[in-house]
Amino acid sequence: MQADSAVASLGALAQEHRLALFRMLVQAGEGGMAAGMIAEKLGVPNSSLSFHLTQLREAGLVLQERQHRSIIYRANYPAMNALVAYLMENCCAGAADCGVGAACEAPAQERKSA
Amino acid sequence: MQADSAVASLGALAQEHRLALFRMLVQAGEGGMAAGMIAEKLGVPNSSLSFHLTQLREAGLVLQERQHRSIIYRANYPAMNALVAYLMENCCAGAADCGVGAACEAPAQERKSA
DNA sequence: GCCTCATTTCGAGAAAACTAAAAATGAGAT
DNA sequence: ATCTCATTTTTAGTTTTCTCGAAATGAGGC
Repeated sequence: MQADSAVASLGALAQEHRLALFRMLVQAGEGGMAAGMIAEKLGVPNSSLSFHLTQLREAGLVLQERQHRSIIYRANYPAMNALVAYLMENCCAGAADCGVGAACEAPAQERKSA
Repeated sequence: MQADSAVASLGALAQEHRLALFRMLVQAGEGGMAAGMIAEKLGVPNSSLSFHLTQLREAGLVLQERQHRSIIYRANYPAMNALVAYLMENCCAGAADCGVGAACEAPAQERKSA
């Protein structure tokens, strides 16, 4: 993960509707959700939602796929995991525990463009 | 963690200089770094850096403390962990594994023993 | 008590992001 | 081939963010 793609991902998530949208997809699992359904659940106009979906897609956080008449979006879990790993890389100057939970870990072995 | 504080945290991280700064502090550990040292390492004017530090502090991602003439900043690890947990909450519609790594887990309070 | 120096606040200009109606697209259905 | 409908693109206006020099602040040192 590179700095600018991390900034892009974080920027994509740093917005009320997009964060709610992404979490919805994260919780929806591999099945994903249709764009129209998302717009309805979020109470956002279609054109606005499309703008936000594009932001998330360009950041690499969601994937899209046509299914009949709808377009299904789903969370890109590897991208999410890579982002989190980037944030926590080389955490805590080598201390074993960063104070809370197990989240702060040594760098996951760098995988090629997840 | 609530939606708006997550948005605030993500927005704080969604900026080239602030992301570099936060990662620097994450890697620096509990010892932290002085504001001036950070500005120098990042190659950013003091006034700009102060703006960014304020963003991160108001988002709750960094803590500040006076030490002699300098002000020491350090990463707020619990806040970082809470943010990550919020992103991944109820991940994957109950599937055991989100496809990559170990990052995608059940909500924090029900953490399984390693 | 005054001086020094690290840091923050102020101010204004430039750039980027959000919103949403209206028009366009294009895959499926008939 | 044509129609339909879900979705995206366009467009324009509003709001927010970023930048950084100059001035102000305030804790420590002298």
